[in-house]
Amino acid sequence: MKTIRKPSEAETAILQVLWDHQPCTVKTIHAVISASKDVGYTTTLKQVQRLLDKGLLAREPGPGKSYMYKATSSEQDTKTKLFDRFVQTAFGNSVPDLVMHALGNNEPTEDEIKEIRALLAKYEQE
Amino acid sequence: MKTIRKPSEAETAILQVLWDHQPCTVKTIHAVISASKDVGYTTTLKQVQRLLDKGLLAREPGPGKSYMYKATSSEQDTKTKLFDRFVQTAFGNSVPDLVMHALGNNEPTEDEIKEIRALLAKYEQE
DNA sequence: TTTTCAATACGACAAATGTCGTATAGATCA
DNA sequence: TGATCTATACGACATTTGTCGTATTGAAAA
Repeated sequence: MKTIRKPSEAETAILQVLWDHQPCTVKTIHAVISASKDVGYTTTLKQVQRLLDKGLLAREPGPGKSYMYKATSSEQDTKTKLFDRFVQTAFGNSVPDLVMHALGNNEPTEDEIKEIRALLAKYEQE
Repeated sequence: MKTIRKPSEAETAILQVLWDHQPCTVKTIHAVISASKDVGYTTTLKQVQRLLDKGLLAREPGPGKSYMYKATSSEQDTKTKLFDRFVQTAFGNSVPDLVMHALGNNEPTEDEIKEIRALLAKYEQE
């Protein structure tokens, strides 16, 4: 079995775009990416190709000689993997520590608090 | 001013050890690291030296010709930086999304729920 | 059909990372 | 004092990443 490689930071940004717009062309991806970061088209293209290599993207012929790309893993799954890895390296694998850190340094809004409470309540029922 | 570089994954693991044991020698660091990962002593040493280069560690002469190392930034600060960067790249900068993800995929214990509730309560008072 | 576009394919490069091996020099012990 | 240990200093290497520039080629326009 071939080793699964994780997406790099720049690649994650691209996946991010894909999840919101897929299926779409490199052109579209680049349009979004370049809105917040000054980078050349071929750079984005290269990154997309590497994601394809890693098996994180799939594509189909699109209009003209372009392709339509989409992420092969769901946003959920990918984020879970990235999250797990992060908790592991930066918070000694302690999810509670991370949550505490998150809440401790970033005041949640009313609605968020409500949502969190709802989640907690659900757990307490069990 | 020289550019501040962020610690890599392996380097973060070392900082992790430092926060729990500093000040300590490379030997100690390596002992801890190698407990969960099979890696050579010089590898750990090299990593420590790079952290020193990045200005993330400081050292003083220790027993013999060894040195005693300690992290230059607090655990709090470093984690905040790593956290911010992560939320940014993996969760489109949405802390709530990250918290939801964390709680949604990792059932917290009774005590943790209690702690979280306490935090929320504090915010609601304001 | 020839010229001109537009997208992709490829190859290059420098910097950052993960891993070591080897060279040194101070400290210790026969 | 010479043999041996021990920790650090350094340099090397293969990969991975971030960025491009150039070459190709199918399609569209003139």
